[in-house]
Amino acid sequence: MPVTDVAIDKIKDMIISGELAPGDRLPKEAELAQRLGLSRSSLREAVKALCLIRVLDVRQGDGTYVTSLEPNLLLDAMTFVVDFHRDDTVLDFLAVRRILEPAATAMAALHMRDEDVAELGALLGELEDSPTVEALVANDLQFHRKIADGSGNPVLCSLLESLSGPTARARIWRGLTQEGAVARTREQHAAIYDAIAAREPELARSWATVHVAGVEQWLRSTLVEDAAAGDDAEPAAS
Amino acid sequence: MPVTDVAIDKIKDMIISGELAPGDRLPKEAELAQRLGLSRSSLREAVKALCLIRVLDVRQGDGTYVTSLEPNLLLDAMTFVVDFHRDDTVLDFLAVRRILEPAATAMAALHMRDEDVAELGALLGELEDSPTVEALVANDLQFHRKIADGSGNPVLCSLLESLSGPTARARIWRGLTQEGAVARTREQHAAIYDAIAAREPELARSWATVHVAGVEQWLRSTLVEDAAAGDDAEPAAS
DNA sequence: TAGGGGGTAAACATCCGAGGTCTCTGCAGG
DNA sequence: CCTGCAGAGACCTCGGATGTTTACCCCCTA
Repeated sequence: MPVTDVAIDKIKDMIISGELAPGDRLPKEAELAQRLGLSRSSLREAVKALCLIRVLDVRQGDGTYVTSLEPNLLLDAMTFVVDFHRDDTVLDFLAVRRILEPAATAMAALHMRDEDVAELGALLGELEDSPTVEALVANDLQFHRKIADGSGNPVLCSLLESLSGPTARARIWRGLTQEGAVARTREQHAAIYDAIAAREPELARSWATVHVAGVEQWLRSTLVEDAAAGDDAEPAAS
Repeated sequence: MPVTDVAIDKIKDMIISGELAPGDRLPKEAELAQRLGLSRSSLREAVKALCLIRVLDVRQGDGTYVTSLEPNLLLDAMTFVVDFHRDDTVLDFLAVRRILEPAATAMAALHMRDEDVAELGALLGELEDSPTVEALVANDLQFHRKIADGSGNPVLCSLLESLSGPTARARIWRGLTQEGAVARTREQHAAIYDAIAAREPELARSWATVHVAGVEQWLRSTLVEDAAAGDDAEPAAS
């Protein structure tokens, strides 16, 4: 195994064993390199890799630190990974989201704080009548993020965020700028909000299922019909 | 932004844009470095980082290649991330698994091929009467992996595998080597298998829920009771 | 005494070039 | 046709030199 990979494992072990706690600062490059028995160049490769997945955080002129290692931070790195997937696997991701989103919505109906529910309701009215794609994506993203956050499970929240990140969502929205889709999405968002506000987990779950399944169905038909047809579909999105 | 990070984005874009397809070979280090306008050292850091998340695959003496980019490969990298989490967040991961596993089991009851169902059944009998922890983990892992695989959704399959990777599972199993836990797990595994073999998705879903909830409940009580008590718990595991 | 500015030192960022090791490939021999 | 042996190409590792950024302390000023 290359020395760099060994270094990655060593640093990983130092963190898992507790020798390095979240927020701790690593020894300086030269020192750590000598301690791990490799050159600074190789060590830097290891650090850079751990940096990409948000385990380490290097600050020039200061030092290298262990991040908080919170689930949201580490799972955020997954967004980077999801970006690589093309349309052919989007359906698989969406299918997983169809499993998680209803569960999260039901949990939110039970656990969400009243003030957060109020903020969720406020989001519904913030969208203009003829919003841009960017505004749509932003509002849609925030709506679902708030619900996921309301589930009280940070892992679930981060996972949902990664699965339907901005990239994937934008791709979908670009496909349905028709007025019908926007209107239907608004209705469904409102219904989900009502169910959460009424503290009805099962109703909330069902609306969420309907909501995601709508996108899934539309996306499926679009992909099947390929490039040509399918321009008259008007499903709700995301 | 550091030149290395720029390089990471550039390579990422080259892949997403289709300039580099899965399986393609990258230009050699020196050439690519010149093309991206940086030194070989910095480029190597970028490549190493993309390597850690399984986007690139470097083979010494040969060259650097784009991986297949299949979901299972990319999500596998998440296992690395999950390893960093300690007991305090294990429950959150398990809660997500309790959402996904029943869904996957139900899907498996519908879609799994007969021959795979047969192999699943064979797994039940492969465990000795007093298995080692290693054997338990291996068998348990394989059982659930086969079910997840039977769901027909590679994303769901990889996600489940990452969420309850070998590390986490071993940690749990080490806590309950009692005969009672082993026996109960066997019964539940058998019940899940029967439901799948009978092509009863809802029954399979319920058994899976019971199964995972059992671990969750045991783990929760163990964590609450902290170090001392809790040695007489005998739940089914994983 | 409190606040601001400058300077120093520490740490990371980047680059370069040399030598080592591994793998693939083509060719010769059995 | 199979096997073994170089040779070339590509990545691996190292060490040092130089640039940039940041944190921190000291001094000056109000």
